[in-house]
Amino acid sequence: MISCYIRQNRSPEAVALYKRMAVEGVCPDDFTLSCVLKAFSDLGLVCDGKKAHGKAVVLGLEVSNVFVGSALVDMYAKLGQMRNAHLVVDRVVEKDVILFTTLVVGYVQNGEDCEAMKAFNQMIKEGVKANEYTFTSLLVSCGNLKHSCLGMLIHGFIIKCGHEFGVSPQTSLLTMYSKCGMVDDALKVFEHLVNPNLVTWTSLIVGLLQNGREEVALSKFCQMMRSSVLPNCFTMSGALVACSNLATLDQGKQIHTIILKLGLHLNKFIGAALIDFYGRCGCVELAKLVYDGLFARDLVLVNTMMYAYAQNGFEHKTLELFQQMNDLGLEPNDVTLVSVLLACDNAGLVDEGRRIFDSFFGYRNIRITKEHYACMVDIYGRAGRLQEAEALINQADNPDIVLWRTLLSACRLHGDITMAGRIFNKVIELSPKDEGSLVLSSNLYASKGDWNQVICVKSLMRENRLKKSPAMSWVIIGGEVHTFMAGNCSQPNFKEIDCIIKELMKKVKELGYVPATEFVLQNLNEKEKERSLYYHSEKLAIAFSLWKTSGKTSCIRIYKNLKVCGDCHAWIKLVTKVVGREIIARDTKRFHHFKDGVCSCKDYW
DNA sequence: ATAGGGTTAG
Repeated sequence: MISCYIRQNRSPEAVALYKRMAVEGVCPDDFTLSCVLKAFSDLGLVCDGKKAHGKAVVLGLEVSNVFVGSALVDMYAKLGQMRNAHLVVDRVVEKDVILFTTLVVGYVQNGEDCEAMKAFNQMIKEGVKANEYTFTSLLVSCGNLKHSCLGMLIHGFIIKCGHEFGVSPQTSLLTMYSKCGMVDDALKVFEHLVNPNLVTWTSLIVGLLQNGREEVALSKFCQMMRSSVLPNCFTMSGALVACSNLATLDQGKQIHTIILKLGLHLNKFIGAALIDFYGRCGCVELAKLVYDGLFARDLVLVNTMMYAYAQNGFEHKTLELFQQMNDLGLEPNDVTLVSVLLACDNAGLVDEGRRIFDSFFGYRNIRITKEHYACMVDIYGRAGRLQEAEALINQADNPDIVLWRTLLSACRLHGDITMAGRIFNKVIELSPKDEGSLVLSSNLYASKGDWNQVICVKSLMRENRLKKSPAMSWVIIGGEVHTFMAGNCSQPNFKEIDCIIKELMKKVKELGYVPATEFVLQNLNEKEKERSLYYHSEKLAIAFSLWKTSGKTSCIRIYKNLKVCGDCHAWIKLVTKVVGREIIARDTKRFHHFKDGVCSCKDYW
């Protein structure tokens, strides 16, 4: 009866029945114990579990019966008590492969990967042969430790032992390879599999995401949907992450539809992924809609919503949620601080940001990381308080290249060539091939007209074979991605685009637009500079979208791989007035929502 | 004749 309850996941009833045995004077035996122990770990009943362990000791079953021993090890592992689990293993007289595997699995699931390897070693030393279960679990640790050597060794074992077609070990292999960054090997493992199951497909999709292969991940997702395997929460959150990273709104909405059809929308992992996705696509309203539809308010959901607000120009909403956390009974964590600091950064709330930053040192369970320092440096830097930014970096222990580069970008923004020179030397010392820093310096000198220094930096880049990534904008229309690069007159439809730009130029000039030639960082005369601004990639993308979607009222979304330039920013604001449409631009760091001549960033970015 | 232990995903 107890075993039936366990098999049907009815642990409370199993425990109740077990307790009734004692009352009625029936003594449990090895079958009873090996079965019921699972219920204790399932319900987190540490005391009852230990009492049952005591009973096993009294009956002599702890050492003599490997079934009871394994069940005890599993129980302690699931309760997070690996010390007790290992002690039981050592006491069992006739150890077998399941006993050791349970121990290995326990260490793996408690994140103690090195201990898992040691347990495996102990097993081999005691002459117990591993089987596919053991390999399957051990491979997880190989992946976590990025120990591809051992992983490949186990791959060999698996082939030798004839488990080549077992789905679980193959899935673990696949995961191991993708965690070790060997995503092509992961794909190879997958191609050889005859019957991939749900876990296999999901592992593959997630593995591809972790290696920056979003497009392949999505095509595998479609392939899976066409096969007879039904996706679950794990799969769907993976598919959403792919769309988030690519910021492909339409595709993500399709995924959202599938989620609704499958009834998975109330799951909190899915919820968080949806909020994040809509946030990263610039749709705060939709993110909020998902958020409001979820009953459980856990920390991750609130953090995600806060981040969605912070990157979309609703900084006060982020701070509002931060205030509310206390009332919701939630303790902020390190991720909360990132969102709050980003909000302060985008809103220019320097002192507020510093006050909160300092207050987080008071929380004992939060680790202040370099990422937080980088946010704070950016807050000072963008506000022009460069001295304080530098002081803060010196306060961090072991400041890394990211912190210095952040300060350097502030120097560039505020034209502080003196400080930039000093920081530049530090950066070169730390990491001489940091492309970002070199580009920043080159642009700063160019903006000051110091062409000798520009040549200096550029030749340094050439020596190191570094190339500035060219500015690019793209739009997605009807599921197709259209990419634009500045000044490219030879692209398809250039005539139509040019025509629209000229028309727009005339109208925005009437509204007071003056080409801001100081944003052109090439050594050209005024006329040439103006022409160069004319064909910036964001302008081409917007003109193209207007041409392709003329007559429609929906907003235009453009994406950029760099920050929007100051001239284009002013230009786009006026264009929204001229055409009466909303334009949303995503750059590397945040969104700009342009509407009726103003931008959500309030011109601070 | 009837009962018991361990795998893979965010």
